[in-house]
Amino acid sequence: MSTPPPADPPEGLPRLAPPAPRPDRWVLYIDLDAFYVECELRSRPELRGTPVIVGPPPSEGPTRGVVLSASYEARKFGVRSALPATLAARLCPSASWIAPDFPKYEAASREVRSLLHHYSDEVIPFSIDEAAVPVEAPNADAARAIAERIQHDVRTTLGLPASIGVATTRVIAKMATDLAKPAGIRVVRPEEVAAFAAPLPVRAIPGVGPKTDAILRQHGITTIGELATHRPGEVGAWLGGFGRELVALARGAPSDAPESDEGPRSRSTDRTFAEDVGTWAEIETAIHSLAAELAHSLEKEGLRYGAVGVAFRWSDFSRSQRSRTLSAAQEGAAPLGELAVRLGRELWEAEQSARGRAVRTLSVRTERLTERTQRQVSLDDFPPASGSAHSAL
DNA sequence: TCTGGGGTCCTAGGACCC
DNA sequence: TCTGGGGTCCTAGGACCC
Repeated sequence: MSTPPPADPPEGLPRLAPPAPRPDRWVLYIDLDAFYVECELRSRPELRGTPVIVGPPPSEGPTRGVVLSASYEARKFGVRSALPATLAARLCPSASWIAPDFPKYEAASREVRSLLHHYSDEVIPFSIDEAAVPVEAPNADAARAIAERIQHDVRTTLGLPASIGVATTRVIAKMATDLAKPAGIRVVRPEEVAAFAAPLPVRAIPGVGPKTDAILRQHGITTIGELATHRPGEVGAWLGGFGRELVALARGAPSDAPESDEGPRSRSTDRTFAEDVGTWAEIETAIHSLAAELAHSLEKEGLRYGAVGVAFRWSDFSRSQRSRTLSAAQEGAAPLGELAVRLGRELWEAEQSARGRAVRTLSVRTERLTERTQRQVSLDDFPPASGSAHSAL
């Protein structure tokens, strides 16, 4: 009664194609549209349909800050994320400005993730406003139906618009999402991947930024379809391992890198001075206060650090950094501040004997984070011996 | 126009060890 | 005399993402 298993190809013959992804496994990539703005509109519905910008309000004086999020009405004026706020104010004088409220956005992001858990055991967050959700569905139409339910659910129960890309790999699902914006759904079947990608600029591939784009352009490549006509080894020679992956993707066989381990790898905090700083005393003071801030937030997260780094952004916007690994994980502000000041001093003195640029932005970073699962044993862990002067107060 | 504040991953050279 | 080869850790820098 039992059917024989399908015959393997004879020894020595190459497989005709790489193993196909399981046809019932789909990835839904959810991207919340104009996320910070939409979070604000939940409590300011009267602003809906008007230009709204989340960022440092120009009414509070000149700033070196940038736009964090712009409503689609504001985008019509050329306003977009990362645009200097002063310029955005000039492009779109009628915009309503709202100062960012990150705890509010974090809370909304958690609401969305917990809703997504109704649809999949696995919710892979990629940023505050993006997450991938693997689901099982017998075919593309069934996968689309799940995406429609999620989109409807997020809008009606949380009041947030989302765009969703659907594919059998994460990277194609993400690229599909970008084309679905705003508030759309885009499905790419596995056999459509190469045709879907071919007309898109190489810049549409996650991980291809201005530098990679320029290198490819030098070789006459602007679209993903053109990329597909080159040999992996050729593109690999220009771009390393990443170049080979790009060709595989262009030919319809993207490889999804495994998700990184859970838990943060680093934590940092930085400060851009209102005006560039050229004295060590000012820098030292700022390093101490950043270190204290960072130590406090690590404490709240229950994390220890195994390495410390300091980075300067100079007045010409270039960066230098120095880091040091500790012999053992530490916690608290004192060791962090001490080492950060030492590293900062090294950077500063090297710069003084070289070019003498002033500091625009100062950043203090901790790396090699580990959970503080057990407390350091301290004297307080032992009850005072009777008659001891040690007081519990 | 003059560029924030977070993060992640990759590469490459030197130190060090066997 | 003529100096291997491999593995891992550390550090600095670069590119990219939201």
